[in-house]
Amino acid sequence: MKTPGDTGFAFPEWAYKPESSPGSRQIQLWHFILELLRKEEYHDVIAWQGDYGEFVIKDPDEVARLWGARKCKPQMNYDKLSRALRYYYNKRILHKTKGKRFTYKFNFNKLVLVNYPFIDMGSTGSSVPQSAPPVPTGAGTHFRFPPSTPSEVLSPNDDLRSPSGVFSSVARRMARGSVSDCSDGTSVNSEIEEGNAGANEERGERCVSGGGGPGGGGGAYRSIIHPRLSHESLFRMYGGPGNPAGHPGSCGPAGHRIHPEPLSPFPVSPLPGPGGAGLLAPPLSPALSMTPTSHLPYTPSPTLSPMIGSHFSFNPEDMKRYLQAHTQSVYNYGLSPRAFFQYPNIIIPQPHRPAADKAGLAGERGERAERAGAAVGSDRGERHHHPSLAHAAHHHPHPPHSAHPHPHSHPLHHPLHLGEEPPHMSPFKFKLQPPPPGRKQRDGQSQGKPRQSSMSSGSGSMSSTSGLGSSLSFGSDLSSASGSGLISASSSTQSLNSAGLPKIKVEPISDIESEEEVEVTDISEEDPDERDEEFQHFPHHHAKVPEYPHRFANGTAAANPDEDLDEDVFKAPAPPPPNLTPFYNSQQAPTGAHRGLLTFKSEPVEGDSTTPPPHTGSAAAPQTKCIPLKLRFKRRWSEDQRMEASMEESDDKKVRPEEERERERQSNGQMDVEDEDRAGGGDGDSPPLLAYEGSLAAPLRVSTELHRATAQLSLENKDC
DNA sequence: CACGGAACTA
DNA sequence: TAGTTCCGTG
Repeated sequence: MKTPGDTGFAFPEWAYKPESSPGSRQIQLWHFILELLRKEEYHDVIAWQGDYGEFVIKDPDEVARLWGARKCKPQMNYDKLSRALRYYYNKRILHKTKGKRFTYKFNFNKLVLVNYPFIDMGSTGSSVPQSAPPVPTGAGTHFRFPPSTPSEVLSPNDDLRSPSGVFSSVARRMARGSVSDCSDGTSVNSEIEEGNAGANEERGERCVSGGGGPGGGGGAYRSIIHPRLSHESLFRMYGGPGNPAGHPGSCGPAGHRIHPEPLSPFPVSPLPGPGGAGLLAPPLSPALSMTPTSHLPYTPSPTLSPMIGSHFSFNPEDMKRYLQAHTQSVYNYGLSPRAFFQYPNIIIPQPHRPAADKAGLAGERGERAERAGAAVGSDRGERHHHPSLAHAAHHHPHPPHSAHPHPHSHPLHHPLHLGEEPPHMSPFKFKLQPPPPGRKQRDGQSQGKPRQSSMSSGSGSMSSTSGLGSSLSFGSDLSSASGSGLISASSSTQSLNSAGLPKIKVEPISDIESEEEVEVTDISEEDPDERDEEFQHFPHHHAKVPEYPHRFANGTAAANPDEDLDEDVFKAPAPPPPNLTPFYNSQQAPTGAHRGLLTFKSEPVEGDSTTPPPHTGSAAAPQTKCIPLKLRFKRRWSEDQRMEASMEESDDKKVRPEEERERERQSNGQMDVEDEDRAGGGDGDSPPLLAYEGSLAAPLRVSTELHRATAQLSLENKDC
């Protein structure tokens, strides 16, 4: 095996799964890039550099040559290769770091999906933590997702609460035997992972033999993960590995070569060495990090990037949690249920967090969070020129991601507690934005707009939100997901998405700004890539919706819709607001003073309120400050419910999409939040309604729903 | 250098 | 589908 030194890099396994590259029998370029990146031998040619996930092609010709060799395309050159890379922009796998030559940045969110297509993110969900995780500039150590035990993985708050029907679909599929996640990607594996297997001659020339021992390639990855945690386990859990035998890797020896590469977005954690504790890879995979991906390199919000300090093992549980958390975050953010359209599979959106756990968690979490937050905050603050942010940090450094692994709440251990959610104040604003017009359309409108320039112009107002500019968006990766056929159920959803689900952008409300101002603006327009940048300049209240002429070009029509979603992911900056977990509060709340306390509760389509409302959450401390908001929400909520009722008939998501869109369109202008409620309708599983705790009683009913949903969820999970 | 359309390929 | 090739544009 390689010595740690050889390979360098610590690339998260989840991101780099040989199995990945769904759909294509051959290695994909991004995969190849990662491969090179993780090998020290090629550090002169290509290496991590700059921002998290950013890499620089130091020797374009050489990279092209290597790529050409790999693909048997002797004529390959950087021009061509770069064209291929540009296609990734649309796919959200990569984006270009503007202003830096030969510099690109990975969007690991996407990669996760690619790697784990079986994970149904609600078809749309692509909300894996964004692109590259922060590099350990030193901060690396701060974040660790150490939880060595699964239980630790996510704090209950995060995961449990989040609705994660995500897996359910998978499970179902598995049951049917329809999906084998890895099946398609298998070939790829062989190429990469089995470099030693002799699968690649080309590579052999350099890659494998390159410097270190040959098996390094596969070995390295494998090594990172603990066998137990390896994705295989996932398969097992979900019904079966796509290619069980195929991956010795997962079972592979632990040749950990984790050598922290400073630039690597995935620094290996200093903590658990490969050997000892290291064996247990931290349950949280980077992917799992709650961090919403922030596009902003320096997102105000501290994302906990699991990447740092973790081995990146990936396991189903983690992923699940991650997803849940993600979903949950929606609730936490107070996003309207509509957001869940995208998560058809998500049954239970409620936050569930056992009170008991809370207490326990609070302690630990606090510590970690703090650390992480602090680290992040400082780090980011520096990098980003966000004085405001930094400033904000002062109140609470970025909230670590909700995904934070939390030792306490072990989801498994806890029955779901719905409705327990303590009220959260939300420091964020929610903006829903309409989907971006098709590129062509845009072109028609505004042709010559230079993308970049547009951005900048748009951002003019960004001055400073309170510090965390975060946006939550749910992207969907159709491409990946669809490829695996995961989405059957969600397909309908997709259509919705494509239709243009509004994207939800969550911005922190500056302290100064009134809490009352909860705005929901549609940001769908924003260009994903652009948006990232945009975020950097996050505008205050209103989303500035710069028109980004974007490049959706490549995308097939179908792709576009997804992309929109993806965009979110890509850009989605902010980690879940501190609110998510009460635990975090201390550190996180962007505006320490006000945190929105919102609790989202899901409401069953039927609207029956039979289930007893969990007494939990609302109890939490409501805040008076937000009253206006509350009222507003309340009002909307009511309205939504009404609407919902009407809508219920059409449980079918599939059917709905159109209608939904229509409604949205109509209502868009006027309603900020209202629209969203309907969204919950989804497949009727549980259209989540949100209620702000502060907003009174309304939530109860929802909570019941949540309960139900939760129960359901748990059942589903069991299946897995 | 970067972008992205278009045609083409495997 | 995932590029590859070519090419015009900025």
